[in-house]
Amino acid sequence: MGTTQLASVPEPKYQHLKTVIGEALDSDFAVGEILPNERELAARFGVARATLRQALEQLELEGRLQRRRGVGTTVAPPRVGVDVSTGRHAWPGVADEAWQPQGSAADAAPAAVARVLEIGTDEQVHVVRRLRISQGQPVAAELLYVPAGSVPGLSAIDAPAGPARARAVLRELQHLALDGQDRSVELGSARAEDAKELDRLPGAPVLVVTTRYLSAGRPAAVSVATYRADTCRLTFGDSVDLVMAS
Amino acid sequence: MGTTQLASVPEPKYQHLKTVIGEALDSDFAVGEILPNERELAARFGVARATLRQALEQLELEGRLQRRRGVGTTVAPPRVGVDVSTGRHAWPGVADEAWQPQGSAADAAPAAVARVLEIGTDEQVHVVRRLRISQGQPVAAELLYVPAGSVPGLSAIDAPAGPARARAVLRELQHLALDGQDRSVELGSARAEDAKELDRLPGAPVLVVTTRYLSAGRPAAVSVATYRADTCRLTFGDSVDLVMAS
DNA sequence: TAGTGGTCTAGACCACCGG
DNA sequence: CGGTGGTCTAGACCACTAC
Repeated sequence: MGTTQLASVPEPKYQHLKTVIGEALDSDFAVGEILPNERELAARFGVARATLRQALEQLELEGRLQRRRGVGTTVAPPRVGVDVSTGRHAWPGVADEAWQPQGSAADAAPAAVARVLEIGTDEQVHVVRRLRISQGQPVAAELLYVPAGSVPGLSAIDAPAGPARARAVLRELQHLALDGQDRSVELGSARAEDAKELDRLPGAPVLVVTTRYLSAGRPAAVSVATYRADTCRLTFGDSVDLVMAS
Repeated sequence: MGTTQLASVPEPKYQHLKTVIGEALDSDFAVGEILPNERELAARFGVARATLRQALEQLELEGRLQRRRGVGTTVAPPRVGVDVSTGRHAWPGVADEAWQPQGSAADAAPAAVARVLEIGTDEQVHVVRRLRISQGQPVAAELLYVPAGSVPGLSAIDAPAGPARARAVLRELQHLALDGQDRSVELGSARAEDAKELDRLPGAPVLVVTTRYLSAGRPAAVSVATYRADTCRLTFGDSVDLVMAS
């Protein structure tokens, strides 16, 4: 039969779709514009909706699309550059316009946190919850863990578990000398609680920034900040205007 | 009718699965151990394979699982801490044990790169390709773009487009004074070319680290490094042993 | 060749948003 | 309420790996 092999390496359909749609986004659509719905698009490309969705998922992962249930799929604006360089964080500030204290409570340290803080799992930690707002949109949810033993003044705090209490804990932190800090970034998926505040579905991809604050040679606090991976670009230098298409 | 609302917020099945399997990984499996295959697992949990896969996908995204076609699904080791702090990078080194030069070629600058380098789209750039190895595994693929105008000596390089040429370009770079650099991290998906070198499928999630090197107040080079998001944790401090379960 | 994960289909129903 | 994206099913076939 001698069938000539036309496509020697048949690229998956969803990957080809991704390329085609991606190019269409560049040329035929404006930021914020609504795409045809998924059933319509799938029919137009002659594929099943699941296949079409696989392509859209990746484009959303890359920050090129934004999908909202009950609304539709829109063309996403370029990712927001969010400064996470040290110095700005220094100590977590009390009066930081970008970070909005949500509340605080005392609890036993989760195992993973206890390990990083080099304390026992049963030791008490103050947990401060903050939300980072950038350009009117929530971009990150943070949990700051401060061991009760880190700062003496902490035990005297008696504000109810709200923003006021959170601010009080942050204020106490300033009394400590900050030797240094180290930081790591990794990919994660949003816990239900964080997803809600970030206006995403649970499991949405997030960049987890873990910062350990050192005082007197020992970890004095740990911050776990989860940034929306779809809309954020973490920047570490002085140029927030650095833009790259992935 | 007064129907009592039993499950007010019915959690999606795949999310519950993820929790159940995740807990099983902690208690019943050792690192490297092979899980039952997907059809078996789906049957065991009484769900369709697609649903089971949705749970496995997220666990893989979080670095808890590793799936390889034709082989199976294994329990992943904790993520590797990869140091990307400034200073170690300084200039991209010629003799850096972690970074392995692959090759180099001259070409017109891609649009996105030209924008960051503040040059014209038609200007020539030297593209150096490197691979970062950590603990025997490739963890990152890098493209380093150096405008032909940045370093005079570049035009004299006549080595064939291989590792030797790459080293020559890197060597020339050392002649420039390095004023500073800025960096950003964002989520992306692996291009086919990078995926191959990272031993992943195209579209796999990666952390894209873009570094701009400044010399004489102008961008002298740009590096775009794509790190495997499933196996890597990018670290910026001096403590590589910082481990957090997401 | 047997068994694995990867892709794809053609449906169905659900949760959510807006008018 | 109608329309959107999100979840789920029960299949099928393909690409790859290891034996």
